[in-house]
Amino acid sequence: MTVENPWAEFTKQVIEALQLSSGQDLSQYLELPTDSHHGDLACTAAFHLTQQLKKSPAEIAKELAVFDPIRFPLIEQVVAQGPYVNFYINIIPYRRLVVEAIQSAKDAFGRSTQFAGKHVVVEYPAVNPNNPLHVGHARNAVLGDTTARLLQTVGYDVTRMDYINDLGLQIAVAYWALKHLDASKYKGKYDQIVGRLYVEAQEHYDESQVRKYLKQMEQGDNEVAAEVRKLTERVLRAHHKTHAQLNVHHDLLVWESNIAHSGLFAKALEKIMAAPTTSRPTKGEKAGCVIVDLSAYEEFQQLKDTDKVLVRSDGVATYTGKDIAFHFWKFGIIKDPFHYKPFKSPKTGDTIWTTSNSGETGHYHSADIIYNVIGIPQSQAQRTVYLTLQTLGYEQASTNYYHLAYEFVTLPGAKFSGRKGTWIGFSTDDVIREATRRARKEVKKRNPEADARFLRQVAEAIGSAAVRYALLKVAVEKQIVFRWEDLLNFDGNAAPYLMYTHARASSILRKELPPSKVRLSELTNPYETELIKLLGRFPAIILEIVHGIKREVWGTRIELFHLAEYTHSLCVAFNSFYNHCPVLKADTKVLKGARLLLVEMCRQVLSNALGLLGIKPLERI
RNA sequence: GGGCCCGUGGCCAAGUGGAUACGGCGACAGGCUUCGGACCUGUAGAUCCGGGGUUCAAAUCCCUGCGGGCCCGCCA
Repeated sequence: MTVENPWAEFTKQVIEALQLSSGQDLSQYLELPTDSHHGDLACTAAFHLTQQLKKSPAEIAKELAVFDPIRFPLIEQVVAQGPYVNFYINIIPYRRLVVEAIQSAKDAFGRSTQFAGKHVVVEYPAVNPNNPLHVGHARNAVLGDTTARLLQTVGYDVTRMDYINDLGLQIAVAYWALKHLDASKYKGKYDQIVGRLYVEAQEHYDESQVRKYLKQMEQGDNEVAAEVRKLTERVLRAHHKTHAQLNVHHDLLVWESNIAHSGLFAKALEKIMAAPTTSRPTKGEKAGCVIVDLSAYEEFQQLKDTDKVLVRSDGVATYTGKDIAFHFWKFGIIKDPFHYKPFKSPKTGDTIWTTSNSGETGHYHSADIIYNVIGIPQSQAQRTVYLTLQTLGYEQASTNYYHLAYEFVTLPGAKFSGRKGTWIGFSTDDVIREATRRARKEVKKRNPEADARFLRQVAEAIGSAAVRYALLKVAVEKQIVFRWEDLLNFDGNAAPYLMYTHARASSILRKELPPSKVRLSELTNPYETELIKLLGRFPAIILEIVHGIKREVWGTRIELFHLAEYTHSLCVAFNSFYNHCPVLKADTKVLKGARLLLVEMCRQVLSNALGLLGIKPLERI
């Protein structure tokens, strides 16, 4: 039988061997050794069993370091090194497992069905449709898109959602600017033009006029509302050009204006009022408001006021109130009230559906789990939403609501501001353009004969991948200070290096493919062994990231950079192998065959890993 | 006033109880009669922000101080 996850198989045998030697489950004490001399998997249980067994750690380690090689063929040896118990993988059966797993699964190597049957909604990047994406938005989009890819890989049914806030003051101002300012002086993409106009409008927009527009937008079903929808859709299409370059995709767009006119909030309010923790005081500071009492939660007790307003005294819902209603819909607590239309996005190539004031119904089925990709600065607001869901009695929804948090990207000494226009020159488009320009020079240098089409396509793929990877390889809770040199460095731990490695492997395979019969026993040197071990870990890496998704007080952490790190180390190992082990000119024909197979497997796994990272694996760059 | 995130070689940045602190950039020295040099091999470079504490064991946990970023509205 072919195994899907070779590393898990080895780990299982180690855990069982320890179970036999100790009589207990010691899996929690397993860790990867820092040094390969210490084996492939280490157990530190001996430290913790001293009390229980009244022996020294070294003695215990010695007793733990026994196993039956017949029963556990994947373990070559177990060595007690001081207090540590080190397990060494038996490469002979293991490489057989790895080869079979990759050869049978191919593009699907790394996939599993462990989480099948659950519907997950991932929402990102919710950029206001009156600005282009700046680099911080790109971080959001890239995290969301990669998370969606990862969750799909482990079997979830994933909906990639975007929320479009087309009703805010900022949209009314942008609309005013379009009506009253000269748009022709700005060139380029529509979101760039609107973004510039919006910055310009800050100084002299007519407030009463903008208020009137806002009122009409909120009422809907009038010319202003229709024109604003046109404006925001056009901006959104411009966003999708940027998304396409970043390889970011969506399935469903939800518009604030459609929510506003759907009757969703009225239904939500009934449910909100039915809860014992909500009320509408008749006197005091919050007379006439709908409030929820959050005093049961310790962190709110510190605040001046533990009552959170969900509906203002003038009858308008607050942001939190609206968010509660929105999530009632997402979780299916309220029946889907929306109409849907296809939203053509030739740029990303996706079949996207969008909410609309007319059209079909039933294009959404309720979610089991929600991931909202939102910045860490919003963590208290997000916590308020899911804790409110809990006090209202929707335990399940609250538990399955995850604020996928990340720190912002800033400029040296400044932050991104749509209003102030600090993004100008640092929009995602600008950054990708510069990276692409740089990539084009490099590609041309290496492919002097190549035609313009090849140059453009490859340069664009590399440039945008460089940006995407740079945003992905840093832990989410770390603030990123934007520096050109970080994004434009194409050496080392950067997307171009990974893509180059893939092209190198492809180049060998273009010249010759591995034979149908290969003698795996030829693969014995440390370069080859290291590669085989890394290849076998890929499915486990994916599952570790998904299992590691963890809610913290500041938000939910996902360690996507582990995937980046894995991919980088696979490339390092491959390039080292490449430089030390001739493939096509190997000493013997059987060795050549075996190495060709190894190259093919590396190319396959690298391709799968790059795909998860949202990077197109190219055969030539 | 309360709360959150970050602080690791010149720069960026993993590691969040366990072995000699993983890498990348930059620096320095090597490697193409060899499959793509966006490569490889090696060297130098670390008071893990400071001070206490807990532990057999602390970059990691606790207390405290410092520095940087951020949040605490019937706003969005």
